[in-house]
Amino acid sequence: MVLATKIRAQRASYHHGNLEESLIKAAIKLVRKNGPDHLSLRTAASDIGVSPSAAYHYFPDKSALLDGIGNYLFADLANMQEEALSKITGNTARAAKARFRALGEIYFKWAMKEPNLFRLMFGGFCSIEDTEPAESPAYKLLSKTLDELVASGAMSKSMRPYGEIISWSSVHGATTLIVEGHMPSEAFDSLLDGIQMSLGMGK
Amino acid sequence: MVLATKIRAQRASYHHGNLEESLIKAAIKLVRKNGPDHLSLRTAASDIGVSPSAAYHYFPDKSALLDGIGNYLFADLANMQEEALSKITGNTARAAKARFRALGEIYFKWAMKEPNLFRLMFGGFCSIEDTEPAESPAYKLLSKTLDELVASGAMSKSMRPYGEIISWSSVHGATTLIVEGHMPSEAFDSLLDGIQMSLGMGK
DNA sequence: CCCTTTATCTGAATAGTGTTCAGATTATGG
DNA sequence: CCATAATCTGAACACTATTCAGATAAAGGG
Repeated sequence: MVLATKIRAQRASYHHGNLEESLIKAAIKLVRKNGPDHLSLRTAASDIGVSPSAAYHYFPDKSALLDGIGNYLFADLANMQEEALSKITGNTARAAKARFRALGEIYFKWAMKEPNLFRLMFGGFCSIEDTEPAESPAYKLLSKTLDELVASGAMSKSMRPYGEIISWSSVHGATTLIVEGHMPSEAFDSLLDGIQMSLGMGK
Repeated sequence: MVLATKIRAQRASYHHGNLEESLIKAAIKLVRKNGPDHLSLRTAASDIGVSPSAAYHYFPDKSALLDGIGNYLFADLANMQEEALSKITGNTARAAKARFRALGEIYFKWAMKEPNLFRLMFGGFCSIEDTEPAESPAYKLLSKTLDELVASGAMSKSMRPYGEIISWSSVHGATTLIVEGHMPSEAFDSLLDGIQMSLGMGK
């Protein structure tokens, strides 16, 4: 009897100790492989050596687990963008343009590298914490970058009011369309060129 | 025995007669209500009074049914757009701008009215028939509309090469972001204004 | 140090899912 | 009219989410 349980146990102690985070990470692995639909709570639990019902002490249901994953990923993407921006310093128009472009490129590359995680974030699989869209880290980074474009003279003032909406929408739109195979991937660079011209940044 | 089967039967004859289309329509109803994930083959079958296994004579698996729905919906959206365009006639710049705007508005309204069907189409739930993206009806409509904008003098020639990519990406992007709650819905009109200015159509 | 309380996890059960396949039913064409 | 082919059913298998009573271990007070 005692032996039987010991054989079955895939970890040191009866209590796991870090179940919530472990579950999210195991679930992320599964989503990466199989897509956000097809995520299985049971296999995520079994992958970390825990019974299916254990998950229900941390997440009321499967969709709450998806929410947990979503929040984790959004933070990750924002960090990536922030890091990318920090590497391009300077107040010149040239630097400001480079930052703007980097913002879009990181977004696109992230999605192309992890299409299934990207789907989870933006495909209606998770609902994100209370914060307003305009208060999200990613949005703030974009706003700041646009302000710098205007300040450095790289972008026309008249287009500034449309800055966030146009760039955010089109970068996100092109990314999703390309990820889902509705647009060729070469189109993305062309899009960034087009936006730059659109917003009065020249070429 | 005989009676028992008669009671269970929800239709006149043993053979259904129009199972493929009926299944797609029943599935569309379910997706509209519950989302593309959460579509159940079994309940779709039972809704039209047929056993689960009957579906497998028309679709090799569930994902093939989703493909069927997707193709159905893409045709529907293209028809809507075509119809909307046909109502705005004339070669003037004013008419061309109105057609351009109508194209985006239909897209957006369609998605807002049927968010779950929109998710199915663009969320990676279905793979569309062989045709290249640039060969799709919707893309052709957009190209034609952009050509008319240039021809009527409503759009600058220099921005024409970016026409499809910018307008398609940004309209699709704003729509998905709004549908998923990442952008306020008021932003859409503002986006269309912004694109018009971007592409040199003035206000 | 022990012992009770509390947090954590398990096992078993329910109800639902996609999918397969042998066989029943009916339409079709010779 | 009958044999063939198309169509659908029933039952089964291996999954899934979710619930809940009970087992296990950690934490804190005496």
